[in-house]
Amino acid sequence: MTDIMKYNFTAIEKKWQKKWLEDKVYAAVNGSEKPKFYALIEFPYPSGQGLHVGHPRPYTALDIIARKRRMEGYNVLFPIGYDAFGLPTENYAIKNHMHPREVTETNIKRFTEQLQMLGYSFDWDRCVDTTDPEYYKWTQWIFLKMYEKGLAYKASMPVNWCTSCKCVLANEEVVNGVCERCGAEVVRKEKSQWMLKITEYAERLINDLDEVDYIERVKIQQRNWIGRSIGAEVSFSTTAGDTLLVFTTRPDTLFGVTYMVMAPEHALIEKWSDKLSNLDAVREYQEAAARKSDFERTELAKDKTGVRLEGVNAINPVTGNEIPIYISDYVLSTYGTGAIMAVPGHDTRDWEFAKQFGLPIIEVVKGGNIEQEAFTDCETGIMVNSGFLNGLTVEEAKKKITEWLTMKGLGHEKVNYKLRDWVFSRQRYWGEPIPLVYCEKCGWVPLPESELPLRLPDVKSYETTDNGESPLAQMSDWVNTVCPHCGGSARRETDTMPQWAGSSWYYLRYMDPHNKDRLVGEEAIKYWHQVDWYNGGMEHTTLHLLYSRFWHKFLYDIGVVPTKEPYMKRTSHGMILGEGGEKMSKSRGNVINPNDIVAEFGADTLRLYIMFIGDFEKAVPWSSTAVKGCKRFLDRVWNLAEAPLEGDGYSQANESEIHKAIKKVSEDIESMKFNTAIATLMSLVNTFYENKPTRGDIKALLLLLSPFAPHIADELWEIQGFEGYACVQPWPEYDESKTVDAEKEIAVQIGGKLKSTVIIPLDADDETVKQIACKDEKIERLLEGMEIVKTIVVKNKLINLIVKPKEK
RNA sequence: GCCGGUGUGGCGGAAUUGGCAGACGCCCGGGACUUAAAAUCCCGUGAGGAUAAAACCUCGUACCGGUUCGAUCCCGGUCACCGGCACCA
Repeated sequence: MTDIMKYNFTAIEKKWQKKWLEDKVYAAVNGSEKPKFYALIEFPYPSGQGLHVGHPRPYTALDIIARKRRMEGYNVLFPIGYDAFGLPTENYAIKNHMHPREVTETNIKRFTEQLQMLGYSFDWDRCVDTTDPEYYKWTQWIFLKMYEKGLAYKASMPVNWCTSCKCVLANEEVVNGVCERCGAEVVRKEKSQWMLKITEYAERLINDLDEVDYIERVKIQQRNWIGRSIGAEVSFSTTAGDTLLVFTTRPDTLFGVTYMVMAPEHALIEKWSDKLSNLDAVREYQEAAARKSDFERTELAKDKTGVRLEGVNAINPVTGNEIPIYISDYVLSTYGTGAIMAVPGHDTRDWEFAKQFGLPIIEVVKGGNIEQEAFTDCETGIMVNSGFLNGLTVEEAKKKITEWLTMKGLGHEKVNYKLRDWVFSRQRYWGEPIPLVYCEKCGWVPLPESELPLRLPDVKSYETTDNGESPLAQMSDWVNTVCPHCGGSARRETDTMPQWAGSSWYYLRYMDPHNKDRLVGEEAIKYWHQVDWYNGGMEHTTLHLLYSRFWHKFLYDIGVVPTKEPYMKRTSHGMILGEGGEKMSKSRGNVINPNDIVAEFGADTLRLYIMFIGDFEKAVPWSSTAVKGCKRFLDRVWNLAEAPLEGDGYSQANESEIHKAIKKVSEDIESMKFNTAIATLMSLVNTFYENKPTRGDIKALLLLLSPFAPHIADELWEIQGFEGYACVQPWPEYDESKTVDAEKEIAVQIGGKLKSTVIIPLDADDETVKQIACKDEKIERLLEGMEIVKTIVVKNKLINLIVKPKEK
């Protein structure tokens, strides 16, 4: 045989990609009789750089799962789309004097080619694009519904302003004081912004985590981000007459309150201005605090600063003592009530402040040494110096004091969250226009539904401005309009929505992407319900994932969707790093382009390698030599399938290994242990090299291989003369009884140390095992002059003999 | 500081969660085929000792200690790295 057919992956992959697409092999069917399965990956942002080698990791993983489900008889929805609004496209367009629309179209085309090149089983007929007016019509519609229900409001407040993007950012988009996207400095800026009341859903966003199957670290991160604290709100009367309201998680320490602190921005300060004898010093401190960026405020955290409000004191409600009030920037205006009761004995920050200003420190919980540091333990301490709370534990005291406060009308139990409302406006062009107009007479007026979508004006110039206004503000033709309410002249809102808007509901559109009347048809949502398995990056845990859960819950409340949660299961992949273990980046020059790998080794090899590379959940460095190992494996598969033995059943020599492999691969895919699934397939092929496989053996191998390397599987399937596509055949089944061998090799230990191995019949009883073990040559020798004092047998695994020298 | 995670050969990583540590792959070494090379196939490959060669012995899962017949796995402590939050009262 000189003319051995080579594994020509380039031709094979093109051939099958074309066939799959033409035959719509991967089309999901709405309303099918089959059980449904909805697998989702985070749709890409179509950047100018094209597909990165990081993209295929989650995509291939869920493609494998979707393919397996399809073979198991499910009606699978595995869709793809593009999250195409956003800054990088806009910046690129400005720089190259193009329109973002044009840039987006080019990028989407490129991404589509690249994704198709990798052989993903997406249903391409359901592709969505968030920048398509037919799509963003519904993004706007949801926003209007939120406005209608009072969940969208405009408020003037200090916001995060990225100095480079010239745009506000959500709290979630600020990382270590800099912009998460561009890394530029973020400063505080007072601006009027559209806000979404995500805080109204804080409780449900935490509680409903119990009902979903997310990996634990995602749940933990979301819980921490929402940051629920249970405590009490307490009113302190003041010598000025007003009451000062505070939030505390430690009402039990009320007897230990020796002073109060207000945030420099607190509204009462203004009210008290004529009572303050040191108003100049107060004003100076307020101004200094306002000038600091968030970053500076945390940087200078070590030394506490502040100014006493001379002229106004507060009164401790339990002791009746007059206590001083300070302003300090260690108290945040945005959390709780913007003021605190200070308990220096039992709060680290209060302790530091008290030391700095020479304020009294009283011990009210015994157990620590408050001379040296604040005692903050809530578990072990006992109440002291606390009147009617003395002798109680912290837990008991909390309960008792809260009851007392409630009874006296001085306070009540209160839950607080770290989560803030979502800053929803962006001063940029390339985003969904906010469909509201401002009328002098009527105020903010929503557009009627019939006027949606409100399209972005098609203009040439949309440069950002330094004054903090959206580029849309300069387009007077578009801005000036009439009020839908009174018909008078009105101005459109010129800010646009953030990138996270379109992605907050896209999974619903996939269910019914061409519906003209609703964002998703009733039949479609009733059939598909929600996403069964969603995989995405950890970096979206407190952004997209949280936002879309919020939107979904809102849509549930207004009756658009029947489920409380959008995603039943959430998993997350690790990053792919450069060869040196560093993050892949253009500046490091260690970026791997999937196109190059596909050209050199083929898509099947790339898919296999990316899944074989390591634990799916962990970050892993790329290795260009290791890719070859996967190519070699496929070559071995190819050569093996050339001329199998006759016979459509399993060969006797391979049967047991095949059943074991089916079991192992099936289970490993479910638990996303793709690396060991592939190792199993490699071992099976190695076995086939020892025992020549039949056509039936090959068939099983091809079916197991198909989700991982679908092109070669279909090609060899065809070459072997099997009918149809391998990728939609029934998933092979295994017979449990055939996965176990009749004989087992077990370990023989003496005193816990491995000394030999013996072969025993499967499930042999302890006595039999012992007899066989003792007859082993090596063991026999070692047992000479010894007495067995104890025998431990682990069924089918090992026997451990505990011995001591025989007494004469 | 708080929360979470990880630590296993030269490298990526396995180990049915308390039972033969290092599966599978990469790298490397040897052999077969070849005029030669590549490709392919076969063999070896944790460290140290022992041996003509084996058999064999000792050590070994970041470090120290504990529980156990037996620990990569459980418990206590230490160190290192990664991720998230960070004056949230």
